[in-house]
Amino acid sequence: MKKLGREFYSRDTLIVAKELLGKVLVYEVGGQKISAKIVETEAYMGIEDKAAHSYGGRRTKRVEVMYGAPGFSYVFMIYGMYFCFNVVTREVGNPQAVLIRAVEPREGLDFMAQNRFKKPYCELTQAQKRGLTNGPGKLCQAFSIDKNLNGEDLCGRRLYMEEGEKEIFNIVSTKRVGIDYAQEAKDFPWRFYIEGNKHVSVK
DNA sequence: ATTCAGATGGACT
DNA sequence: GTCCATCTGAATG
Repeated sequence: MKKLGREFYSRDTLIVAKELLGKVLVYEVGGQKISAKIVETEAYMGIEDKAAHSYGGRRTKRVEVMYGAPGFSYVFMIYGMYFCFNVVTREVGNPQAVLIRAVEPREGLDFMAQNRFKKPYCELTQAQKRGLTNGPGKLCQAFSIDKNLNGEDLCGRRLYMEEGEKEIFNIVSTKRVGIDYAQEAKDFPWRFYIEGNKHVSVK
């Protein structure tokens, strides 16, 4: 499958967030290929978006990568124990990104199951299989994505996105999750997911 | 089914 | 010191 190039990520963040649905996230570790279909995303619109870490032009060590080139990863720690994985969008100096909120496991099921539940995939309960990667913290744990992968070039060969199968689906737009502090921005319909998909975090 | 507290650490004021 | 772009397990209806 074809790897997504820099030009894919340099576009309007809302478009990238929607078009990432159905694409495949790939992580190559230890000679094996871990992959999963993206089923849920959120757009963070930068300077003007009260929910974004870069709101108002805030430029700290943490968000610095958002100001850089598109197609790089922005990974941050949340609540002291989880990580969230984002893809930087737009041109240099315009700090926007797409949060990957949920994926549907494809390859490397045992790798993911070990990371999440310390068990091979075949020993998981149905609930555990469903809960493997249906949330931003969960998918990072499953993929073992942490701060070491912050600033990673997604046009490289370690962590990247590729085209999925051709597939028809409806996209649902709703308000973003976990940003009640963001005043009027908390209700903007900038969360997107594949209608009917079982691995979406919240319906 | 829904609600709730607790975990836990770094970024920020 | 306070606030999180979260998740889990336990308690409750």
